[in-house]
Amino acid sequence: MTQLDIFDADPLLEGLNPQQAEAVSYRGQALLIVAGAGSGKTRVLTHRIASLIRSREAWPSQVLAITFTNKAAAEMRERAEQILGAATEGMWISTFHSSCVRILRREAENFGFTSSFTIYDSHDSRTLIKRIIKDLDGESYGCTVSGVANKISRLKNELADVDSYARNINPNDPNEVKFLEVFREYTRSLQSANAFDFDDLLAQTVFLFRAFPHVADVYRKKFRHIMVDEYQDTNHAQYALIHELTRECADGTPGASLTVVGDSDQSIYSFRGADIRNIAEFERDFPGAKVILLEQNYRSTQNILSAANAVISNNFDRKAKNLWSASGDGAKLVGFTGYSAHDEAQFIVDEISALHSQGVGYNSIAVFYRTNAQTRALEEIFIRSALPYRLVGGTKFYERAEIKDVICYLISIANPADALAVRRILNTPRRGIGPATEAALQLFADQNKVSVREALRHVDGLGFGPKVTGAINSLSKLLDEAAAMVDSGKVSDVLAHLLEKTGYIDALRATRDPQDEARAENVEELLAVTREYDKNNADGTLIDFLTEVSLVAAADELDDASGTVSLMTLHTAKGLEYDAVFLTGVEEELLPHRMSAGEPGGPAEERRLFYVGITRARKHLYLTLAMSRAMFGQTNVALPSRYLQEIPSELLDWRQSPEDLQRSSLGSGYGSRSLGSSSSGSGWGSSSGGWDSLPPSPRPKTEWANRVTNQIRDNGDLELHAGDRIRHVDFGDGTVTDVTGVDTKRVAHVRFDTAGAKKLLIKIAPIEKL
DNA sequence: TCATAAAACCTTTTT
DNA sequence: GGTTTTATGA
Repeated sequence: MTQLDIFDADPLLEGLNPQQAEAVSYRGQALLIVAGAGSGKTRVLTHRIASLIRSREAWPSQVLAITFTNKAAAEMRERAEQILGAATEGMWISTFHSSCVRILRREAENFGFTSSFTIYDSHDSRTLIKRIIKDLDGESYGCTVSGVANKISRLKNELADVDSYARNINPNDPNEVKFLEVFREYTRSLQSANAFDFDDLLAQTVFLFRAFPHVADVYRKKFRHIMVDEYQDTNHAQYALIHELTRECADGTPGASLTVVGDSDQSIYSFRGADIRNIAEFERDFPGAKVILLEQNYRSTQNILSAANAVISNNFDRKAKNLWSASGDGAKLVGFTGYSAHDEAQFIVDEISALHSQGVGYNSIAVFYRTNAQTRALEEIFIRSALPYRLVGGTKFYERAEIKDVICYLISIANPADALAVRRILNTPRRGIGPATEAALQLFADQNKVSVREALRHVDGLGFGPKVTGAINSLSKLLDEAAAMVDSGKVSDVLAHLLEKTGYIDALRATRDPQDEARAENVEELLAVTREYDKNNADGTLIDFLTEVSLVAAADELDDASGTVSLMTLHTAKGLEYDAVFLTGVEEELLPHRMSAGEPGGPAEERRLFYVGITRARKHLYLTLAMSRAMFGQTNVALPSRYLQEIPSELLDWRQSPEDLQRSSLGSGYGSRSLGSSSSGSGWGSSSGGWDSLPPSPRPKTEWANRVTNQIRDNGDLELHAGDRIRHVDFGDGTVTDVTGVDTKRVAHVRFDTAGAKKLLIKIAPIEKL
């Protein structure tokens, strides 16, 4: 049989294009699949796995597939099951972090941890770092919580531990010495709490493999076929982990085969240590590696792809790649400029309603934004319009204080060494144990080299008052009771017992704060979650439950059948796709975000983020912005994003362009204001390119900058007072009800005769006093 | 110790 | 605008 015959005969290759088919069939040590957005990489990966199993080249247990989110893992497992049925059992399909937890739980005893270790999220890490900085007087040496947290995270991602870092510091710089001291104490605290932070999960697994080659060999022999998705967003620790796993064993067993999939144009996590070089230098790292390019896009219309290609081509340090589609031009992109974020949101809501009446389901529509703060205006309008929506990510359920409180009870039982958890529940709900008592308990624990949990048992001799002593004793007794239930009982039983005995929910309901009722409901929701967990995981342990809770990602919460519009950040949107996408806040300072301007590679990464957003859309893509945006409760003038003019004008249909607003604001001299496609020849969307490569300042403003910035309507110091009558270009006549703010930030609250109540920025609103 | 009030920070993006 | 830290008094 020739190779072609095999292709023809294999149903797994049916319907695949030649590149995809080759990516499924290629056999070799190392394979890099450069997969453009929407090029069917998940399909290729699952078919590749299926092909390995079907041909008996691998047992399911020999496959390790790493995805970016738990949801992507579940989806891949599901798709593989559709092909292979039960044969997927025993495969490891999960995220880097989940895989590492699984390995660490098995091997923790090798290096001073126990299998019941807890996982600290970034919030927990910060709490601990804050405490340490305070104890060691780090403030006097320039240690800030976020500074230290970021630095430690960066070091761990680079696989530096305390001792290796200590060798490289300048011992004469007191600030560096103090940071080292904090870092050392942080590491010590984690160890004594039997806890790992997020970065540890990766780094400690690498350390484990390096320190115990025979342990590493166990996993090297087990995993013969390793696949890594979203490889462009791996950091150094993840890269090193893959290297360790694909290494040759001590007994000469050859390294596993490695397949990575990625697209450097979609690398958007460098702030988290992702190193684009991992994918750029793959061929050098794995000599003899095969590279396959997938450029045909099966997701979007050609118009959307052309816009995406035009935008990303402005990043100069990339390998040329052109996505193409066979599915026709499709609709033009739609642009809209609102007066305010609320105006922008109103357009989105109206447009979604229109789409919905045309038969587009709510769950195939998504709204993206750069920062979480943008959700406020969107939510207000969505609620007012009774449009079903869901925030993906947002303030996450498991990060709410009341949920963390309750989780810490469970942690205190599962991992009594965890001082952070025990100290959190000491006085929640209130039982009269204050900071002084807490500190005394910690001191006793430190002096006697026991855990805080253990200190609670020896409280009688510590000289606390009878009330405090009694409270601690009963808490300790309760924890013992609950711990006794863990082995036999279900997670929900343990939690129910704890909630009942602590009266946590009742304490919430007893307060006058109206939000506490919602908090009580959240806790009840958590109880429901544990019941659900018990039902679905007959032999799931408390530790397993806590692990799952620690590692949920924003995109994991997505419910495909929810029938709601999804709202999420551009980062969360990666890997997802929708029929209709609204990309909001396409403004300077927001997209690209102002914080990115100073960072090396920042502007290019922002452009990739915009590119990721564009390529999520199948059929309809809307780009929206606002002329003014509230930030920190203050309203500021916003400028259109530079990216807008990187999109060829013939692809973009402005319902209301920034110029339309200027023109109407100025009121005369620019001809009549026309809705519809008004931007032709205006410079909007015409490609002038090369922003990142502009020299520092000689040509500070290009065409549009002049047009827009210099033509912002300026009403000067127009005086308005409650009771004044005004006329607005769009909203007609109305009465001013109130004026707030000062100076250029003055806002008029106006009740329009026909358009209802609006807030307008007096300085720039297209209004005149009657 | 705790409740309320004033004040100070804040916003990138997240496993 | 909203959260979180600090000040103040009961």
